[in-house]
Amino acid sequence: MTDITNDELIAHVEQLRSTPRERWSTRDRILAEAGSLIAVRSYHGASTRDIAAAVGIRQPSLFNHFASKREILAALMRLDVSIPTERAKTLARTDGSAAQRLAAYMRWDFDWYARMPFDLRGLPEELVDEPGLERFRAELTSWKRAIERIVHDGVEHGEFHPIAPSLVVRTMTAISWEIVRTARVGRARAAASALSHDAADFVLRGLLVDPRRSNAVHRS
Amino acid sequence: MTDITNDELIAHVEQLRSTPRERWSTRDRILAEAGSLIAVRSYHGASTRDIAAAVGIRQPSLFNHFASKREILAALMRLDVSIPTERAKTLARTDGSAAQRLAAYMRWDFDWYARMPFDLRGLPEELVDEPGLERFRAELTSWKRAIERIVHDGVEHGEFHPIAPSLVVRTMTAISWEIVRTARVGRARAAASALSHDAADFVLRGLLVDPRRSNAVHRS
DNA sequence: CCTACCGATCGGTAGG
DNA sequence: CCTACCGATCGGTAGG
Repeated sequence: MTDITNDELIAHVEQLRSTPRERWSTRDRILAEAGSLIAVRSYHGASTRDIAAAVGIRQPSLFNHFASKREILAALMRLDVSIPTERAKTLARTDGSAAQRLAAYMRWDFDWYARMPFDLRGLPEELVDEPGLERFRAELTSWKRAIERIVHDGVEHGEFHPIAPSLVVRTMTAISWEIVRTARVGRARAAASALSHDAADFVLRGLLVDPRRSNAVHRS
Repeated sequence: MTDITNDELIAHVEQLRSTPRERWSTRDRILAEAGSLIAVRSYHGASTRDIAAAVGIRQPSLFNHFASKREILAALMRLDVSIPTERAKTLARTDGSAAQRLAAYMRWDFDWYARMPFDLRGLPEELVDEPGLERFRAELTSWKRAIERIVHDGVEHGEFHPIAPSLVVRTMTAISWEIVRTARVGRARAAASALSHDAADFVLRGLLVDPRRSNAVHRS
């Protein structure tokens, strides 16, 4: 499961969406409960006993599915960091205006989180200091750089108002978390989709010098 | 120090800004180091031994200044939650258009964080589950509601584009964290101020139906 | 997947 | 503000 490709992982997550929770593998149920607990209590605040209890097994049984607690975090990081990074890098190389590229990325990103079966809020905050997660730290840097480059291009070409690119990155992350939260309250999958669309428009209007282009960009 | 008023607390923080760090009281140095450590490692990830070591004292000495680790968190929460909440509530009652009220609050909020001598990133995330911090949880709810009400008013009067108010709240929080981060890299106090201004414009442009009003609103 | 258990580290206290 | 130390909880292992 660690040497699975990103595409295979995406396919697996896609499959989980259409599978009733009771039929998920223990491994996936561990990931789901760990994600929810880490989202509210943070990585260090969610003990392996908490996670095991939520799954309905004893704490040492976790280690039959993951070599360590950190490996649970790493499996969630692949979904939250590795896959979006691969996507952002591909998109940064694409043709098109900055607004078009940013709109395309936001469409993908917000949809990814609206449909995500695991609660991935706040995860990147957890790896700032944690040893053994260097790979994800590096990927997160690449992800930020890819988005910042798009914003920077837009500002340089006079397409966007002057703004610190890091601020747009931070805003997009915040929106993703809000989408995850909305998607998890009740069965609000539809609400999360509507939110995704409004949020992308909000960001583009905030950036574009000529806001009348916003709709055209969004539909392209 | 626990029964100090918000205004006295603001005055104390203002004074710290113009005092060299070596001359801060031990209590304030504990708050500063605890804030930085909690910001990167989270509350549960920052041990009392870590905090004491950063201050340069032994772990049990912390308890001469704070009754418990949670009291350290509570002192930081007053700055991050209680004071902004009081401000937001006052502002929500003010006359003026939604854009004017939101602009006024953002101006105050972003400036508060740009000048804050402690690192307050991510703090509210810590109190979701923590017992004994109910007061701050309630205040945070009031804060969100006050901002959401302003956004809701703007949408209802056709001044703002339709958008989920919770999304604007989340965006503002993200911007505050980015401002705190910027203010702490090097001596980038000036950069943080410039960022504050650009960020407020960015949010207002994203909201306003008639974006040409943005400049006028911001200066009012 | 379980019971039994390990050494390390946690927040906090006693007493000076 | 220190040394010495406490019970509780942590992540993880052994062995079935």
